[in-house]
Amino acid sequence: MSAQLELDHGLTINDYEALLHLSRADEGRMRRVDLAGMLLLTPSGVTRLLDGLEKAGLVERGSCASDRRVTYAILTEAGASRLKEASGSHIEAVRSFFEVRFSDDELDQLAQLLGRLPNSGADSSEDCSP
Amino acid sequence: MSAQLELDHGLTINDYEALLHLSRADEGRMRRVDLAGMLLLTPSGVTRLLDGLEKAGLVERGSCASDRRVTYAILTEAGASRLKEASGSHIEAVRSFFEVRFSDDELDQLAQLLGRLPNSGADSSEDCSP
DNA sequence: GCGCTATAGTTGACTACGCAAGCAATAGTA
DNA sequence: TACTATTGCTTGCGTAGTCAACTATAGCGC
Repeated sequence: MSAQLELDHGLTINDYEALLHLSRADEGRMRRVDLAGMLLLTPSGVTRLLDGLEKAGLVERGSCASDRRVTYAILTEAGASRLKEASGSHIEAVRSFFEVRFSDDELDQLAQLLGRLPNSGADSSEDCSP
Repeated sequence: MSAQLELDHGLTINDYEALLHLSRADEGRMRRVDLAGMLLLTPSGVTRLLDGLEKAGLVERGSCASDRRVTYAILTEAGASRLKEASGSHIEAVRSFFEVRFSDDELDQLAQLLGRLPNSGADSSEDCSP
C-alpha cells in the first residue's frame, strides 16, 4: 500500500504524512519539532525527511520572527498539488483495505480501541507568537 | 517496550522473535526462508539478523541432508536460556501494556479483529524431508 | 543424460532512521 | 548584567533493513 503510494507518486509514507500535516496546519507551516512529534520521528529524522522534500520543491523553509531558533517547514504550491494528486488514490487504497475486511460497526470498534494506544492522538502545538 | 527488552537483555525485538520461533519449531531449528516468512523479513534481512545471533552464540547453522541449498538456523543452549531470561520480563511488559488499557472482552475483540489482517497468522511451513 | 526454470541463500550498494554531540538562541536565576 | 539550563535544529556515525545481482542446488520435460 505504501509501496503503491511511492510507485505512483514518488512519496514515501512519511513524505505523505508530512505534507498532510502541513496542509492541515495553520498557514501550511509547522515548526520542525512539532512535525517530528506528529510523525513519531526524532528531530534528526525530520531534518533528513525535509531535506528530501525541499530538494523536490514540495516544502520550503521559513524563519520565525519571534524565535530565531525555529525554522518552519512550509508547504509550497507544488507540495500542495502533489499531496492532492496522491491523496485521492491513497485514501481509496486505505479505505478499500479496511472495507474488504471489516464492517462499519467493526471499524468503529477498532477505532475506539486503538485510539487508546499512546501517540494515537494529536497534541496541541504552540504557535510561534507568544 | 522493545527498548526495554534491548536494554535488559541485549536483544532487539526481531532477535527475540527469531529465538522464539526457533524455540517453538521442531527440534529448535528452521530453514532461513521460513524464518523470514515468520518475521516479515526478506531473506537478506534474515541473513543479517542471524549473523548477529550467530556471533553471539545464540544460534548456529546446520545443513539439510536432503537439500543442500538449505541451511538451518538452530537454537543453541545459550540461545534457549537467553530467550528464557528475556521472555519473563518481556511477556510481563506486554501483558501490563494491554491490561492497563483494555478489559478481557476488549482484548478478545481486538484479537478477533486484528486477526483478519494479512500476515497475522502462521503459515504451514514444510519440513525438510519429503 | 541435458538444458531450463525455480528455490535457498549470500553479498554489495543504498536508504531511513536513531543517537550523541554540537551550535545558536532563548529563558530563568542570581 | 552575567551564568546556566533549556530548546530547536543540524551533522557524523552506526544500525537494520531493502533491492538487485549472484552462486549453488533441485527438479522438471525431453
